[in-house]
Amino acid sequence: MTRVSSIPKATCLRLSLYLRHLDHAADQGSETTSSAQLAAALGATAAQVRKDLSLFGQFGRPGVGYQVEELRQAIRRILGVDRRWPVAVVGVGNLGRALARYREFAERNFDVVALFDIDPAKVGSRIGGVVVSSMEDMDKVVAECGVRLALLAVPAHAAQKAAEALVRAGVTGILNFAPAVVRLPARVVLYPADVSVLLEQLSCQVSAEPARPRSRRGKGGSALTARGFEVE
Amino acid sequence: MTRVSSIPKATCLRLSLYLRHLDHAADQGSETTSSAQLAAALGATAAQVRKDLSLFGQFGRPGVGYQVEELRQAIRRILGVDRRWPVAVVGVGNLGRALARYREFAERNFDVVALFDIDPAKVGSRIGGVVVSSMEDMDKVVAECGVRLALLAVPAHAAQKAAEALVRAGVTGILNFAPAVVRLPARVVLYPADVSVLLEQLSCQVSAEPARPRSRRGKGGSALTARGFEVE
DNA sequence: TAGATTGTTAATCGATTAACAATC
DNA sequence: TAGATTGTTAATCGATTAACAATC
Repeated sequence: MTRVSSIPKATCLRLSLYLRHLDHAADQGSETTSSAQLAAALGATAAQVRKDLSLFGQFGRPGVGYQVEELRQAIRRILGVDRRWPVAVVGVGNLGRALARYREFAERNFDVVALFDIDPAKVGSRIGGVVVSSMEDMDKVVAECGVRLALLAVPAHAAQKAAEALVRAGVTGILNFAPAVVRLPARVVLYPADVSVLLEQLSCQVSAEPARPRSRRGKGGSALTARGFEVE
Repeated sequence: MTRVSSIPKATCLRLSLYLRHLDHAADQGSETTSSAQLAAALGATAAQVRKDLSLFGQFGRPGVGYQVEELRQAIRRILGVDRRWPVAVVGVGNLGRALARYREFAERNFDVVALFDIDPAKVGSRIGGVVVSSMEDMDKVVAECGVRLALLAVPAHAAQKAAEALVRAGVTGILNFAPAVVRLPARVVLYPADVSVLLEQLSCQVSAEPARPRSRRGKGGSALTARGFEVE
């Protein structure tokens, strides 16, 4: 059976955060950094940083560390953000419109180039300079724009169908902002991005850990979230 | 060092998704369900569903399955969403405003009751019926409203300071929508929610720059997302 | 050289899956 | 009872951490 060689999800997330930190370091004028510094920024361990990077090659020099700019470019390449990604937004309600207009995407090489909505009253209008297309035109527009990634911002009841339409049109990666569980073929990468799901992660953790005696302090979740300054 | 047994992050996420599915099942009029059905909906295994639930008690009956409504209430209680959570939004730019107005939150028991911005021109204005407060009033407003969760939607350069202000004011859970790495004390739960970080997860998996061939190879990603690329 | 820090291997830890007795 | 499905234990799998030789 064919196996899948994919980057561990946790590593993928950390790479993004390393990149954010390297951007910051570059802004500050730092030329080199080390696994220890990167780890400290995220609350991870130095070993984990080196392990993560070692999956993709050798980027540092023993005794010296990493060149900030060099590592930045390497991680951008690994994440695939050394090139531009045309992105579609499906559903231009309140959230969809905000996503369509959100400036930061372009700075990170994601361009919202296509919008879709089922409401004929919205089709043809412009949001942030992009025309809203009908769902019927999805195949055509997605192909023309070379879209492979999409943001799904439709109501829960429309999520499954809209997601399937995206997949048929050739999209292979979807962020699902709808409060619904969507099932797609395994080849499609689908992440839940519904803010209420994320809020539930907070309430779950926050109510699960009501002020405990200090001797039993939180293990702090993964290094990605918020490991403390406090150590013992 | 002592550790706390907190709910595994992955379990927490699945619980949210089980809940979405149970909501759907309840809408459809289903009265019972099984670990196999829940698993199928998410692309997980039945064993995993039962294992997740077994962390919190016994909710099903052998040979019968789970009562949809009963399990729904149980999961709502575990996630802490059987009660209302007052939520603050910091930064009412494009994204912050959309978050402040997003309707779905209230349906899920999260009420946006406080807004903050550093811009004096925005302070005092209303968004979705909530007045924008100044950062100086944060301590007071957060205390008055009993806010423990916050959405951080400020620019990257302001994220660390704003997050620290939230923590000082008593907030213990934060979704970070800013494209910056934020470090906070371990007791605070902090999740990255920056959409560009999420998009990078997609581009990373979709372009799946596979590691140099090694003796070991990756597995297929968690059932929650989707399996990666098939190679070989 | 001496000190620093890498890349990698081995040990640990945690999470997922398979199997099955219990039981409705 | 016979069939179905749970909750749980043991086995597997993967990810994190510690340790260290290599090397700048």
